[in-house]
Amino acid sequence: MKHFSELSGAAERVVDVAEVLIQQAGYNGFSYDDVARQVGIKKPSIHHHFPTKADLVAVVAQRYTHRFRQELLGIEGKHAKAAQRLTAYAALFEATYAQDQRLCVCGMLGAEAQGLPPEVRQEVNYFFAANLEWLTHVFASGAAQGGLRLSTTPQAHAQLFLCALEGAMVVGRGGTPTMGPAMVGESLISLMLA
Amino acid sequence: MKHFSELSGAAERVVDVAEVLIQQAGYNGFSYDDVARQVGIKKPSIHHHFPTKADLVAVVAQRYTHRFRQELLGIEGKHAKAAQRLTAYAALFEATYAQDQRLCVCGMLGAEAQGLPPEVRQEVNYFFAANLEWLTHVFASGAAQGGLRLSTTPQAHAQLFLCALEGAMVVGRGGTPTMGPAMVGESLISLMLA
DNA sequence: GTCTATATAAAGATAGAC
DNA sequence: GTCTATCTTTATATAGAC
Repeated sequence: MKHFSELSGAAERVVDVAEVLIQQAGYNGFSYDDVARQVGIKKPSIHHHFPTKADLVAVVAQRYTHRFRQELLGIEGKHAKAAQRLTAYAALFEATYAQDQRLCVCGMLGAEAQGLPPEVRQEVNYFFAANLEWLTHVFASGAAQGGLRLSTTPQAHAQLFLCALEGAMVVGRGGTPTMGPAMVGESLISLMLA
Repeated sequence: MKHFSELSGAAERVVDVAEVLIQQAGYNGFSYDDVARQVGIKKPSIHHHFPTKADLVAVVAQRYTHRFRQELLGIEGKHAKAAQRLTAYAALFEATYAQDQRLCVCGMLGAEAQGLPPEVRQEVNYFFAANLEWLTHVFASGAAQGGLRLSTTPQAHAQLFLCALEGAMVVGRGGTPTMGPAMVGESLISLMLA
C-alpha cells in the first residue's frame, strides 16, 4: 500500500479533504466527486492519485493514526502524571469534536467496519490497538505511582477510557447538546483519582 | 410520520430486515434492493410501504427506541438496586453486540447523523435523550440509597455510562477481539461501588 | 498531473398493470 | 400488495489526449 509520506502536494490535499468528509459522513457517505469539487480538480485526477476508494481511505486512516501517535508522544513529553496524561488524551478527542462535532476517523470507520474493504479495516484496527496499548501503559503507571486507583486491570481501564471518548463523539450528535469528550473524560478520571 | 404499530405484516418484515442492515452497514450502507432481496419481494413493493428511505429508517429508529424503553421498564421491575439496574442495562447492549457485533441502531445513525434526513436525526436524538434521562434517575437513586459513589452529577454519570457502552460497540469492530459492552459496563460500575 | 469523454453499475424513486 | 418497466441521478472506474 502507498505510504502517506510519499504523497505529492496534490495528493495530500486530496487526503485532507477526504479525512474531513469521512469524519462528517463516513466511508459510504462521500464520493470521489465530493472530494474533487472541494479540492478543485476533476474526478479522474483523484483516481490518478488513488486508483480506488479503498486506497484513498486506507491512506487517510494510516496518516490519521500516525499523527495520533505523534500526539501521544507529545503528551508523554509534556506530562508526567497519569491523570494529566489522560486529561491531555481526552483533549485530543475534544479538539476534533469541537470542529463541527467531527468524529474520530477510526471511530466512524469502526462503526462502518463490517462493510469496509480489508485494507481499511486493518488500519482502523491498528489505530485502536495502538491507543489501547498506550492507555494500558498509562493506567499501569498511574496505579504503580499511586496517582490512580484502579478497580480492575489496566487493560480494562484502557478499554473503558477509549470507549467512553469514542462514544462521546457519537452520542448527542443528533441535536441535543450533551457533554463532549473532554467532560466525559474528566468525569471518568475523577472516579479514578486515588 | 407513520407509526410502527400500524405496520402490516409485510411492512414489519421490511422493518426487521432494514434494522439489521442499518446495524451492520449504516444508513448509507444498504439499499432498497438489499432489503427487497432479503424480504423476498421487489424494490417497488418496499416503496409502497415506505415511500422514501428516510421514512423507512425513521420508523426503524422509532420502533427500536420504543422497544428499548420497554426493556428499561422491565429492568425497573426486575431489579431494585442501582448497580443491578446498570448491569442489566449493559446487558441490553451486550445482547445486540453478541449477534455478529451488531451495533446499536441509534449509535450507528448517531455517527452518521450529519448527513441524515431530519426526521431520522430526530428519532436518534430522542433515543439518546430517553436513555440519558433514565440513567440519570438510576444514578441519582443509587447515590441517595448509598449503593453508588458518585464523583460528580448524576447527569454526568449517565452520559459517561451511555458513551462507554455505545463506544464499546464501535471499538475493536476492526478485528482484534476486545471487551464488549457487558465487560466495559462492569468495569465502570466497579469504579462507582460505594 | 490534469483533463474530456465514456463505460458500467447501482441508487432512489415513479407509472401503471395485475 | 406486488409486479414489470422505466426514469434520473449518482457512483466507481477507465481510456486516452494534452
